[in-house]
Amino acid sequence: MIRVVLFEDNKNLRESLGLFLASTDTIWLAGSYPDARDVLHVVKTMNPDVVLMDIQMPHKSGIEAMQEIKQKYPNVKVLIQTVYEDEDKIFQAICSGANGYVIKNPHPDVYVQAIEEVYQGGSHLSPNIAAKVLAMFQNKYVISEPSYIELTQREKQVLACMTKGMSYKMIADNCDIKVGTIHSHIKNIYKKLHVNSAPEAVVKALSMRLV
Amino acid sequence: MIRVVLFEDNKNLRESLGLFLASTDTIWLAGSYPDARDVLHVVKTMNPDVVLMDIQMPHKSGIEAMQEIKQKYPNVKVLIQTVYEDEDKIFQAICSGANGYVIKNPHPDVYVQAIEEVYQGGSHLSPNIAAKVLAMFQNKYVISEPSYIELTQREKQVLACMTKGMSYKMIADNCDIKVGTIHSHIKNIYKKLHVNSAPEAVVKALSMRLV
DNA sequence: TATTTTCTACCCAAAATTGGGTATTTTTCA
DNA sequence: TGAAAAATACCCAATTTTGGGTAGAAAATA
Repeated sequence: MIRVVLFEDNKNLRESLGLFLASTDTIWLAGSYPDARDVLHVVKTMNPDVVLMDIQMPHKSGIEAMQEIKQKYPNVKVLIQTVYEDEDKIFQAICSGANGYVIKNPHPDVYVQAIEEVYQGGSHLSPNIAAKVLAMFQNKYVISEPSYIELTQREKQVLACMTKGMSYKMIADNCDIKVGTIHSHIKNIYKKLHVNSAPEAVVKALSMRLV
Repeated sequence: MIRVVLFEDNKNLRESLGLFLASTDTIWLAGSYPDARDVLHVVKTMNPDVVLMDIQMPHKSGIEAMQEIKQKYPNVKVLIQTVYEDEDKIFQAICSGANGYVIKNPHPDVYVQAIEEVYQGGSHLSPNIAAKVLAMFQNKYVISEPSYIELTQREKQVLACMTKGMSYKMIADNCDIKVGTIHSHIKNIYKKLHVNSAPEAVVKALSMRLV
């Protein structure tokens, strides 16, 4: 059975969700708590496989609590359950290592499903959250400029070196061609990217995923 | 009912999945095809709400087909279904605007669930895919070096300007201090980051998420 | 084959960056 | 209050980058 502990400040929800989880075949509810002040102690003594964590709680936020868990017990899975759907919270949660993000909803089955998926090494995202995560990805990596930029093989190679912070000399050495030639290539790259310095080119190359 | 078209080169899978989808209450299977050569024509005539798209197909890959759909009919949802779980394919698919990514599996129910979720504006990711997507996020934003680097407020501000590709002058202007001062700050930043050029600093700052 | 593109390499001069200093004022903190 | 840290500003000289050229091989393409 999957050992689960639950952090949720709302008494009704905590008790009803706790009862439901405890009634399933696959889940052993090892404990439920109204706040995460003693989160590390709880994890240590209860030894859960999966922690179901609310974000909004008194004394300590679920995200902080999760960070502490992940730092000390990286193998413990943490499933965020919350009403928040704003990108900021999602982003924070994901970056802090959340294994899943479930919007609070009236069908407790999805919690069970999510817990099982997370326990098996997968992740569970509610559809709306998944949509936002994908959108974040697309925004991050979408080519914002209208025309895509055609770089030759050599130019890509040189640009790749630049994104590693190399100087003209180092690039020349790396590509085994003269520094002057690197100079020529870089001039062409700058024209194609519409920039006039290495930092600019690097930033643009990374943001446009040209390398 | 949700209008769905299916692209899948495997005859058995196409027919069995088609039959199953057609038998559900919520889905109207408007067509199923073994390849995506005429994808735009199909979408135009069949007017689907959701396209279920295999990646690996003869003549034209599902990702290419999806790109064409998204370009011309951005409101049509595309659900990728495939056996591929490698980051590269996932990344490509997501960046090309996929609304969901389902690993081929023997339970056709999940296709129905995924189609419904996507139709309602959400996204559906299979647990393993969700885990990889989250991991990509975390890698991007995780601090890779052990020692954290302590930058002062001003240094962070200057470094942030550098990651936008600004020159000394532009930064000075932006922060409303003299160029010489920027010089001083940058010298300190370089020492703290153990680098000796702007491109290096930019790369490091971005990869360590110092800004 | 002819043509275009890519890759190579060099010239020059202006501009910018870098590294070494010193030093004063402001803020922060014990 | 006093010491430390941060922010400010300038000096000088060496190095690097940048922008303007030209131009000959090599490779790809029509």
